[in-house]
Amino acid sequence: MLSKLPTNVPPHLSLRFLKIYCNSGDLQRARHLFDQIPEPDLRAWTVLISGYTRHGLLKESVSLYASLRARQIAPDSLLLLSVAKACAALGDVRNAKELHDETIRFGFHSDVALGNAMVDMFGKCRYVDGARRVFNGMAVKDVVSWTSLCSCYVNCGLPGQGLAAFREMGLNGVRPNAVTVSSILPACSELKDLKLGREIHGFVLKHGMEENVFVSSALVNIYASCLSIKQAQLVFDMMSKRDVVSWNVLLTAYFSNRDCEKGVALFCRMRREGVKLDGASWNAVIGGCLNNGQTIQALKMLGQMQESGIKPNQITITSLLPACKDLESLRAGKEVHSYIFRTCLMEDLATTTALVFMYAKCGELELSRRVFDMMPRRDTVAWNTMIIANSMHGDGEEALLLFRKMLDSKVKPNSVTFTGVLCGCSHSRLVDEGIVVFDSMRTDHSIEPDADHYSCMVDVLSRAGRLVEAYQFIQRMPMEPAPSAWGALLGACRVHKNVDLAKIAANKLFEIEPDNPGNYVLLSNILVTANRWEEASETRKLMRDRGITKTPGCSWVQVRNRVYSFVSGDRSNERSEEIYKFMVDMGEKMRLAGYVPNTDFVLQDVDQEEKVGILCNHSEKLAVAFGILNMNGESTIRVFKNLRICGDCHNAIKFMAKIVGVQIIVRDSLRFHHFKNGDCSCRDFW
DNA sequence: ATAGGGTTAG
Repeated sequence: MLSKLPTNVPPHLSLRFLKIYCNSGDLQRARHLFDQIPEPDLRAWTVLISGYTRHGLLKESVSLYASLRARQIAPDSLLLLSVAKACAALGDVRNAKELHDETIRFGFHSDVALGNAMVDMFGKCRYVDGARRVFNGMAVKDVVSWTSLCSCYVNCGLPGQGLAAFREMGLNGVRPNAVTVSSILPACSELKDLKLGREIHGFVLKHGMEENVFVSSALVNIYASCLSIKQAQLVFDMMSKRDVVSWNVLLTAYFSNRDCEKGVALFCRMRREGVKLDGASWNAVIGGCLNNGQTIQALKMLGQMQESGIKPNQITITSLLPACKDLESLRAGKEVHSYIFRTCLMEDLATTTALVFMYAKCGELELSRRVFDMMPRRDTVAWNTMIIANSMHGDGEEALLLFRKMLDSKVKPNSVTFTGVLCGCSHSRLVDEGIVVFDSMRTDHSIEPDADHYSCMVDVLSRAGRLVEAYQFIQRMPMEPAPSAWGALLGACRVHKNVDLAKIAANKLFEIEPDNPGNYVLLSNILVTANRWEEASETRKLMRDRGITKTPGCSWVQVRNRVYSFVSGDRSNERSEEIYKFMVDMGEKMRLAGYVPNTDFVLQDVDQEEKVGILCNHSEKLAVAFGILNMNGESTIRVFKNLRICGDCHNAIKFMAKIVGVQIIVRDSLRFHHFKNGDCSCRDFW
């Protein structure tokens, strides 16, 4: 290939050829020619560098600029503009700062175009303060300067400040253009500021901007997110020309409106009408189906996407991964992991974060940690995810440790961080630590605790048995307590056997979430354990009268790529005979090892012997037994249960894990339990 | 020189 390059372009034509090669995207040829020019002048450098920038070879562009400077050549504003674009697209703030220094060094501080490019560049590097500082320092500001500032705020997740800058712009007598409008409308969508959106719509019509496809697509979007899909559709139908983005806006609107069928129908229409679909169209339909529970349809679309020659990108993957959350998806999740690895998507923060969470949800905390440790960079969401993962698995100490490391590495915590840390504290009996963290929210981090944080604190106190304190804490809350606050108290009343507080909490829950069967069942169980049969049956009656039925307990276990489910007393499995025989043998070994059945967990009013029998029927025990019977060299058995694990089962599984010499991981409705060597990771504190 | 759509944590 290289041998065919014209090696003898006459010197007076080399610049012209350089331009031709750069414009056609043949940078290799351009570079080859450039290297043959004995003393390339500034024009030649500029042509090559902007060629690199334009074709996305950003690092080359920046490093080429460095070699130009190493030769003591002074840049002009045109060249700096091109490098600024490269720095903006790279998003690396260090490069950006260095380039900004260069513009000062070479005396371009009053160049409006370059100033605008600096604002834009810092904005794209998410360096908001830098962008504002450059903007403030500009002696002359035009509509582009203001627009760049607005989009900096909007794209850095500060829509409020974006709107403020937009208003400031108006006060300064600068009239927005179509670019300004399309930059600021997303902020209106995000803040649900329909009033301003409508004003802008009026302005658009008055100035004939509705022909601009960027503007009208942004209008469709704001109507979809603030008003209704119907209004959005109306604006869409009025558009004189549409491109793929306009269609994608509407497509996304249908799915976020939970109308999966219409979304898919619109997607089919797009294909029929020959809209040139791009990756975002596919991502919208795949993500939309997944978010509406249509996993099969989503996978079908994923296949078609690949057939059509568009590769799943980091966004496809990050919307796909959260769907891998149960036993049967771990294998799929691992496949996605290897795809990410093969296609070099490990660099992407959102993707790796989703991967970390996927493993945690599938019960693989160790894999989750390994991915997290390999991340080159971690933002707030990444740290939060790892903290939450450990909390879910009941490792509050690790969650706290991660929280401290997060603060040490200067990543700012947000309100989710505290929900995660406090949840970890509650599962690991870290009461004093929890209180310190909760208090630090206001004092050290200026984050006002919300109802969820208060619920976590109720959980911290009540799990530790400090029920009265927890109750007082609820009463002192500055907002209406969420069901989770009373739920935490009620759950702990069962463990710590406090009937009076249980009744208070349950009655509150019967008011605020009357349709949740769990509350009735829990109170009834507490009353049965306290031998208050009459009150227990009253609770059952209340439940019946309200037409609420108990959610049946169900457990799942995976054996050789198939998931088997069990309900209490299940005999539908083809190996049921064996399972029950195994339970009898195992029961014998367990008793020898010191296991005593705890019939407090049997709620039927039957004699002792029958109670022991009923305990053996629990779905989680059956699932574990089936898992053990089918072991084939694995060291871990994973069982998921839809409700909370039963206390007797929790004890029994500890014995089973020890006797068989295997690790058993059970995910119940609240968290993960890791049983190993006769102990559970929750240290019986659940 | 500036622009619209698809993504991750509770």
